[in-house]
Amino acid sequence: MDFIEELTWRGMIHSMMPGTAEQLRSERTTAYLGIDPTADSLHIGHLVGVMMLKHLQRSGHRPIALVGGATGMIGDPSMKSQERKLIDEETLRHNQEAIKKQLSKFLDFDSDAPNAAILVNNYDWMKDYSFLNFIRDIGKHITVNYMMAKDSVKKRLAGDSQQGMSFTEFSYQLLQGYDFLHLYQDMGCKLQLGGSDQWGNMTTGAELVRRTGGGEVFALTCPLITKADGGKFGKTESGNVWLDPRYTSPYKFYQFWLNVSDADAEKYIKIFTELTREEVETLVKEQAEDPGKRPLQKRLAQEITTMVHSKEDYEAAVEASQILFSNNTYDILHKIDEATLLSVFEGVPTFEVSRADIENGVKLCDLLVDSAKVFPSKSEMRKMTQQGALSINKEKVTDPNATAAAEMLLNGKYILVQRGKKNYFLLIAK
RNA sequence: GGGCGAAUACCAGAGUGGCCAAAUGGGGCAGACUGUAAAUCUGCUGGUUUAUACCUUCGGUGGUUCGAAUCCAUCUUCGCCCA
Repeated sequence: MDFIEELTWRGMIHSMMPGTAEQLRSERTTAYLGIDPTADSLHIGHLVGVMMLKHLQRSGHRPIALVGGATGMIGDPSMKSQERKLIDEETLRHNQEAIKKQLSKFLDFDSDAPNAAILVNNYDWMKDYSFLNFIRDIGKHITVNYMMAKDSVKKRLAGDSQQGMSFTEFSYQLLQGYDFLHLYQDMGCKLQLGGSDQWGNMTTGAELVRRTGGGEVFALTCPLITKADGGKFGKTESGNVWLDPRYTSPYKFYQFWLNVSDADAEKYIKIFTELTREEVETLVKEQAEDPGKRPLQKRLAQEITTMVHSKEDYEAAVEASQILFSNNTYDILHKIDEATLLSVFEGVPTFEVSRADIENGVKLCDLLVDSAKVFPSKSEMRKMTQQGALSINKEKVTDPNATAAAEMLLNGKYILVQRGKKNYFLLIAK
């Protein structure tokens, strides 16, 4: 199965320029995908693009991951982002290295294969490019009329937009377009991959290549990932879902995928895993027969947690989930030994609290707001508690004036606090 | 540089002297039901030791008034139009 067929059945193609499929069939093609180095970790929103690169490499083509050190400083107007912070070069390099490390779980950077992946940073070729040279060499090839016709620009210029657009933002597409030209000339890159929101920028690049040297290059976009209920994909209460375990623990990461809605599960498993078409179809059938078992979500969570973290992390997450969400958790908690308890709660937010406070019967509202940040404020804590959202060691507490007691300590030092159904906190008495 | 307009809680957006912690919608959180799903229903969504109460908030500052998100002055920021 070639690259295009693969992406097609997975639902990962939104649009492509005419001739793209022919190009990929005719020779080993080099293709690139841009990534903003705004943090030193990727989040799952980046994953679709990364999977595209992975499929690309698997089908024998050469992937380039382009870290947008230069473009990331400006901000793409099509993301209607606020102003960007300028990141200094040291941070940029640090982020670049961290991102490469994460990418290497998906892509082969190091082998001698002719299609080994490459990581580049457009800061390297943009930083010494003077403004004068840029507008002379690049700017003259693209008309303002052409640039204005882009959706991302039109939207911002339309009358109902209360936000103007700076020249900097306007120039963004030219910068990104130049990346394509540069990679084409330097590395023979003939294809750009990206999200469908990048279409305008990508065609500008292709246009630039055509007008400067007459070369023909292509673009292929994937659909933006959505949720069936219209919510934003990849966000949780605590923000983005990161690949870096320091920002999102493997347990939380696993839980995120396990909690995907039925309506989205099939779509996601095709995009974010490498399961074959037959495997996916089998799972879909199982899901239809007994939706309560959630075979799709479980497999999705398994595959992706294992790929991003490790088999051990996945197994630990499953074990923790089973203990936390089983019906007899209360009994388990009181029997469990310390080592198991700690391993289960790896990845669950932990707070140290004073043992003396607990033995003296400190009020829970003080304990859970001041000593441990389970609730943002005492009012909040009171409201939640009255609504039945608070559990201590899996036992519901509904009295906002309740106090702590030494009997609450599991193994003499731990307290399991639960806010709502899915948010767990571990208190350690010191 | 000139003219016009705008700034309200997470977002959008009403409010144009007291009944305003501020309508409504969205989002978010929680509860019930379930399958750690969806849909639905319910509650909450500035803070406070638990409140028909008090405190802080409507771009900043100063003023008018018994009383200001609301009126006045000034500053800041943004948008639109003209040069």
